[in-house]
Order: sequence, then C-alpha cells, then structure tokens
Amino acid sequence: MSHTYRYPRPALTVDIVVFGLDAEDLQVLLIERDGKPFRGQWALPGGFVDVGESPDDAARRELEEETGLSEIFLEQLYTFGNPGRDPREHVVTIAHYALVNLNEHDVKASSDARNAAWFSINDLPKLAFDHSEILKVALDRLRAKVRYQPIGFELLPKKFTLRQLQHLYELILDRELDKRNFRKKVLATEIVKETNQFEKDVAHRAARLYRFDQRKYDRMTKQGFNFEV
Amino acid sequence: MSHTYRYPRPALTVDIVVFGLDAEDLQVLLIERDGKPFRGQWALPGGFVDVGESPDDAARRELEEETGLSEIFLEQLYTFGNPGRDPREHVVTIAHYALVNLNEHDVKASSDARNAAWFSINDLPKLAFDHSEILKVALDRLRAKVRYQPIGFELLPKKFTLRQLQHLYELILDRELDKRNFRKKVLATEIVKETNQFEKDVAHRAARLYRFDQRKYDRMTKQGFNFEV
DNA sequence: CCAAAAGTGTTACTCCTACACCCATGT
DNA sequence: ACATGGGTGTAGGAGTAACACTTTTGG
Repeated sequence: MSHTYRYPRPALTVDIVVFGLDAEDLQVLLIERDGKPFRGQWALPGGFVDVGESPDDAARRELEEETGLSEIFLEQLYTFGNPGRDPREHVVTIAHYALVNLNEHDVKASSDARNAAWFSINDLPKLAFDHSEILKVALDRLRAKVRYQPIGFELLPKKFTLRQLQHLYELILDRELDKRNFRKKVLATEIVKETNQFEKDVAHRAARLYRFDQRKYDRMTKQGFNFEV
Repeated sequence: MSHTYRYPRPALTVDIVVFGLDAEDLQVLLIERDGKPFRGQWALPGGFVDVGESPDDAARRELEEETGLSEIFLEQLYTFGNPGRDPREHVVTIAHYALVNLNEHDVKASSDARNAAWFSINDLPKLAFDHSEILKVALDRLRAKVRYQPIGFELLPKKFTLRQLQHLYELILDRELDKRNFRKKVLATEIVKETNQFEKDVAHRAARLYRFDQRKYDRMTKQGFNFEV
C-alpha cells in the first residue's frame, strides 16, 4: 500500500542519544549502520515516526527495537531539520536523549541484527549524518541540566556511594569537585537518604550506600533546584 | 501534482509564539482562523514545513507571511506530536518562540487576509488545537531563560531606561523587583552602556537612556550568565 | 603496619537582600 | 511649591570556596 499527499512532506524520524556510565567514563550507545547511506559507520539509534504515534513513543519503540533498552529516562532534546542533513531526501529528526544505568540494563538483549556498542564520549568514532552535532547538543544539555535538575541520578544503581555520585558529576561536568563541599551540598538537598548498607569487597574502608528519596526527587525534578557544585 | 510515499507520514508544521511588550503587559500575537477546524478561533501563527526548507526558515517565512514580522529573535521551543492534537490527521508541529519590540515592528503590515492581534498573557482567549499548552511551555521557557541569558533585551527599543528593563523583568517573572538591587546587578554585568541621552516629555526628572553593549551581549548569550534577579 | 579511600569542620570571602532618602523636572 | 518618578549606599546574613587530618578496612 502506498500513500498520496497533495503536497510533498519531509520524512520524520527520531534519534536517541543514550548516555551510560561505567567506572571510567561517560558513554554513548551507537549502532553500526547496515544500509545506505553511511553503511558500516556508527550512528545514533533511531527510526521513522509512525502515523498515529507520538514522537516520544516512537523514540522508546525504536530504542527497544534496536538496543533492547526500555523503561528508562528519556526526554526530547531538539529537532534537527536542515534539508542537507540526509543525502537521500529531506529528513527532519526529533532528537531525544536518554540516561541509563549500565549495571541494571543490558544492551546485549538487542533483537535487531545490527551491531550496538558503547563508546566513551572522549573516544568517539566518526558518526553518520549530522549525529556528531546532535551528540554535542545532547552533551551540552546534560551538562546544563544536572545543575538545576537531579537527573544525573538516573545513571547510577539504586544504591550508590557518595563518591560514585561525585564521580558522575565530575565526568559530566569534566572537572574535579571538592569532596567535603560536594557531600555537604548533596546531603543538604535531602534528596538522598543513607542506608545501613556498605560497599563490599573493597580493599579499604567500605563506603556507606545511599539511595534517593523518591518523593523529594520527584518534587525537585519538577520544580528545579540549584545545584551549582 | 501529488506525491506518493511507501509509508504514510505525519504532516509537519511550525507554530510560533510571538511575545511583545507594551507599557502594561507581556503580549502574544494570535491569528484568527478562517479555515476548518476551529474556524473563527484564535491560534498561534504557523504553517507547513516545505520540503527542502529548514524548520527555522519555515517559522520565519510563515511569520512574515501571516504577520509581516521579519528579522526578529526566534528560537526553537519544543516539538509537539501527540496524534490527537489535530482532529484531521496526525500533525507534528515544531513550536518556536519569538521576541519583538512593539515600537520598532508593526504587525499591521500583514499581507494575509486573516486577522492578527495582540493579547495580554493575562487575558487570553480560548485557543485552537493544543496551542494553550504550547503557549504555556513558551512562557515557562521565557521565564527560565531570562535568568541565564540576556534575551529579554530583544523586547525593548534600542535605547531604553533601566526602569523599562526592570518593568520587563517584572512582567516576565510576574513579581516585583527591588530598584536598587536591579540596577546594581544590571550595571555589574556591563551588558548595558549609558548614553548621554534622556527620556523626553515626561512630567518628572528624565531618566537616562541606555543601550546594549553588543559585544558583551553576544558573548553572554553564548556562554550564559547568572541573572538571578 | 601499610595502603587506600572514607569521612569530617572551620574560616574567609563573596554575593544577595532589605531598606529610605534626596534629586531633577514639569506643571 | 508640589507631584512624580530618577537615582543612590550600607549593613547583615547566607551561601560558596578553600583547605588537612583522622578513621576504617583489607592485605
């Protein structure tokens, strides 16, 4: 079946910048292209928006189809629509960004034949289309956003040490933070609660584990906060 | 001529929330619809994105066609694409917002037969489609943005008094500000320069006129600043 | 007992906030 | 001379930034 319109329409897609965190680096999830153009190059996961489907739903669907990731933090980023960005035709893409905790989500579950892999944001391959630009905008957004909304927590496991949280902020903001001031600031927000559990199997004093206060977290995500670490 | 695609595509439009400022209120520019659906209701200016045209260009073109406004500050806001937002078919719209100085731009120049008018944001009519929601998001964005980027200046004439600037901030943020602290803060940014001109024809001491320092303005627009008035 | 990271307070400084009076101009 | 808004300074408080040592644990 084919579809006819009175006027031509740009194609509409979604692309998703998925950020993850390992011990070393902030990472991005990329897909190896198997079709033209840019065959064999790495690209952001994404695909067409179906008629009758919201862009947000399309982003979640594509992400699950291509990488197996579901039920993660996902937000709209920006819409890119310069006519030259896809050599085949005019394709407008609604870019999103997502945050996942690598310990609790496994990307190998991908049902798609295509190759998916994590790359450090400090060591990225050349990307297809204008995806480098999209990634840059996503990173800028992430950096700006952690300063006034507690979204960074989405990248950590449910229970985490304050050092892990600090490390996350250091990776995102790309600078070192003072340990004492950081702890004071985080605890002052009351967004984390201490547990009675501790790290295991470390060759030094074990750090206390904390978890989010979901009620405070939700309130602060809506209202915003000032976290000028 | 008609156009056939293998898969159906959502329609793609732009809508623009144009903010203006008069002595009393923050205003929004609306268009009276003359076609179905929502005939006779007020709506945001906007229209279809042509193939081969960037969304940004489409927004500028539609704005000029419908209201005569050109060469104004315009930025992408958010893309709205819930399938139910237009009763005819699935229409995805890339919403933008624009800021204009009402003294230097005249909306009567509209070449389009449709009726265009300014409305106070405190006294809005019922809007077509999901345009009330778009307007709300635009207003939230404007409020958030004036705190860290000097975009509010776009709403003022080239030369203005500090009282006008303060009034603008009070209208956008919807609260009163302290005159002395506001002046200190603005002058400390060095984004405005004093001129040797003064207000005319006022029945009291004439206020000094200021203008932007364009170099500082551009730098701060890019880098952001903290303007927690 | 050594290595490694956890955990903890104080001080100086900067920035923000609150607040009231005199000045210049036109009528 | 009076009415109207223009223009100015200071003091107290809050928050930020800089900084070093002791504690706990495993090997």
